[in-house]
Amino acid sequence: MSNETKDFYNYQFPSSFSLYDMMNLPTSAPSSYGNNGFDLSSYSFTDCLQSSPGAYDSLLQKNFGLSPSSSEVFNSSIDQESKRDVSNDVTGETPTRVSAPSSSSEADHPGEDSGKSQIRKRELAEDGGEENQNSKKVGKTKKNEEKKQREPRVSFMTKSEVDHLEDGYRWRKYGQKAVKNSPYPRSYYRCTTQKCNVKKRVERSFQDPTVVITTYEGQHNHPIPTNLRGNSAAAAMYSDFMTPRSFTHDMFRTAAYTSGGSVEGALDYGYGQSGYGSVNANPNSSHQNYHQGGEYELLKEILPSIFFKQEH
DNA sequence: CGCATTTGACCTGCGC
DNA sequence: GCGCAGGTCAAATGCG
Repeated sequence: MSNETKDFYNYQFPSSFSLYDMMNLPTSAPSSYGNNGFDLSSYSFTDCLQSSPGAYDSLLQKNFGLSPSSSEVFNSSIDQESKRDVSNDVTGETPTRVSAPSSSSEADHPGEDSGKSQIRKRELAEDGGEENQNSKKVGKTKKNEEKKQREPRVSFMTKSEVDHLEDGYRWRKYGQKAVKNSPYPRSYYRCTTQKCNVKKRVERSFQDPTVVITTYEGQHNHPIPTNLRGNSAAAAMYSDFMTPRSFTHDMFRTAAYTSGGSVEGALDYGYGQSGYGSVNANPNSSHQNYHQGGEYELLKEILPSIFFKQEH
């Protein structure tokens, strides 16, 4: 198979390049979106990904010269690929995707696994023993139920020096596994907020070690933590980009801070909140350099950092 | 001391 | 049925 990697390292982004263009939206705002046009404060990047397949086709054609087929970059159903999602992102055999959620298909193990695990833990706590038989039975029955509630997944490839990109939320690492055919391990994180079962996987592409693949699963049901220290850098970033009008900004957040599902939180709950002590806050990361470069510099720096692959 | 990380064991699904 | 790979658990350990 011949895979073609489409990167944006050398792409010249026009200064007028905006989300409007991306989404092929009318410059005159729909009334429902407020006075200033498209209201990103209520329309997250994730929403975009999930709701406008056609828009991305035209975006890609218009701005990147990609064929509609390459819109798979944005629209590929992660569900069908949840199996491949794990391995192929790493092996580089599937397009990088900023994926839409899916509602069917099996094989999205994490969601059900966690569900089953939690259930199993509960069962064990109550029943004491019989863990194997019990867990299997419970798992079987619960599995079907959980299937229906599969959480959406969003994957991003981001060029970054740090593995775990700061996104404003607190994460606790709960596992790490070696990835087949890759020298780089995959790390598993869970949102530390109670009752928020958002998870994310972070791994480094073995094809390009400078690329970090982040996959979010689920959506946060809470605001970005505000009462913690240590994330002043991220807080400053959010504050500086309060007006998400351009694709530049959005993709910046996406690439460097919110990376997908978390955009929900960033957009819905606002920016500029005080920082918090994320375990992954890294004020010395290259992202700060992006910030210092100004908006257009951000565009040039961040956007090219996201790779898209086209599968033939 | 509390919380986060590490890491080996375990579970599950899938392909052969 | 077996082996493999992905995903999760949880005790041990580290760190501020």
